[in-house]
Amino acid sequence: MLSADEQLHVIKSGVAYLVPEDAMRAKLAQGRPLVAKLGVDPTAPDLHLGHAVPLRKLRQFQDLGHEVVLIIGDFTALIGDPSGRNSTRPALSAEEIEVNAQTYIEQAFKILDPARTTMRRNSEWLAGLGFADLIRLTSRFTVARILERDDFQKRYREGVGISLHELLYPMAQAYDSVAIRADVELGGNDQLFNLLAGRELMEKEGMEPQVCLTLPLLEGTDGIQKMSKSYGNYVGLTDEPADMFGKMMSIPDELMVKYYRLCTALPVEEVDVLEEQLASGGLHPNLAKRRLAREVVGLYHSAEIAVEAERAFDRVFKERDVPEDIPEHVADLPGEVFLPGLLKDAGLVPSNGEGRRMIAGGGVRIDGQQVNADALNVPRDRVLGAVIQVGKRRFVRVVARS
RNA sequence: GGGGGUGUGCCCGAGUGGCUAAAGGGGACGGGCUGUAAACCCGUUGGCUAUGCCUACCCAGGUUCGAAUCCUGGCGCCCCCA
Repeated sequence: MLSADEQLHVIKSGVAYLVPEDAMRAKLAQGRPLVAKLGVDPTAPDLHLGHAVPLRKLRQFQDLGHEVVLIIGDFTALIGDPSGRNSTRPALSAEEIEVNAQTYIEQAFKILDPARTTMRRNSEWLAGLGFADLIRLTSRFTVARILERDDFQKRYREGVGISLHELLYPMAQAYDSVAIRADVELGGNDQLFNLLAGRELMEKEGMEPQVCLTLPLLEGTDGIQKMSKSYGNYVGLTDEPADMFGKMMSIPDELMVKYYRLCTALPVEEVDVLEEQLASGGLHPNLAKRRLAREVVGLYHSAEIAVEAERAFDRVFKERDVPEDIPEHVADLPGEVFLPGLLKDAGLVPSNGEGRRMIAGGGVRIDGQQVNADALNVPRDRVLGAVIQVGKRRFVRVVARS
């Protein structure tokens, strides 16, 4: 086992906050496997790179010889984590939660070591609490303290509704830490308040309080909003290699180093070198981004597939060629084909109107040739067997129904 | 329990009887430029084979030649007083 300081060095890399750091060192110095906790909200069925950030950090803990407890918040899902939200979330049904939890676990094990991971559901201890227990729990917190949390404060100030049960979320999460005697709890930066609540509660319960470790929120491919499915700026862990590669290539340059640090398995020293080379101009950003894309695809698929993905990417975007695998669209073709309708039927656009707009805007190509803005009807020969392209990445080959 | 406010397109937000498929912004999408990056410029952004038709401003009725705009009832949300 590495020394406490050596471990601390690894643990600290890439984190936003580690509070208190001294306590972390002291725990590591005890020389025992620590319990690292991560609470997960079974609301998002599909994981993306943002979710993977704390999981990667947990993996580091495991590699250092520590244990991980993943807590599926099946009970707290009745509340829905209000962190960073500006409105109440709808509660999920038990079935939805179960399905989501299952999906989560499968995907999490792409990153975590199952041998050192324990799965728990917080209904195990929360569901059995009675009203009296709840009263006792809530008595540990004050209204002022709870309202200190940024998002509550903001909503309160702005007159956006806060349902009473939402205030219970941090308390429930804190109780989870007590239940499993966590040594350290991880979370996104927006979780700091909740993590600290856990620390405080443990202390009040006479336990050795957990250390709180937060990781920066990962911006999505747009480079602005945090990565999230609802913003459509996410890179899914189960994305197809080509998609994943393409999405990785579209992140802003400024985020590359952050992604290298938080989303790849590259050793810290290597990332440091990359960062330096990028800053000095010694490394072309495009090359660095390609490598990043390969690393990420390699992690969730394989190194060979990553290379293929890169080749396919170059084919379409560098050589402006059509991809090798193009879905076929089987259609009945009259002599004159109404192009917007064909685009719609082929699933390239959601409506005829959108198809018209795309044509008008010069976004439609037939066999690589841009369609004239007024060419709504085209002869059958023009499209039969042709590759129709909308925008840069939507392709279809038209085949006649025989 | 009482009083007041508010509900518009993916989001924010203007509009307070006709000229409104609804200003402006954001986002998204397309084009240009490029390293499919960012920035920037241009365009589009309800549906319909379409000089027109249909559906839309929380919901249901009503007034009117005509309603997102006025009236009635309902629903949601917010604030203040108690």
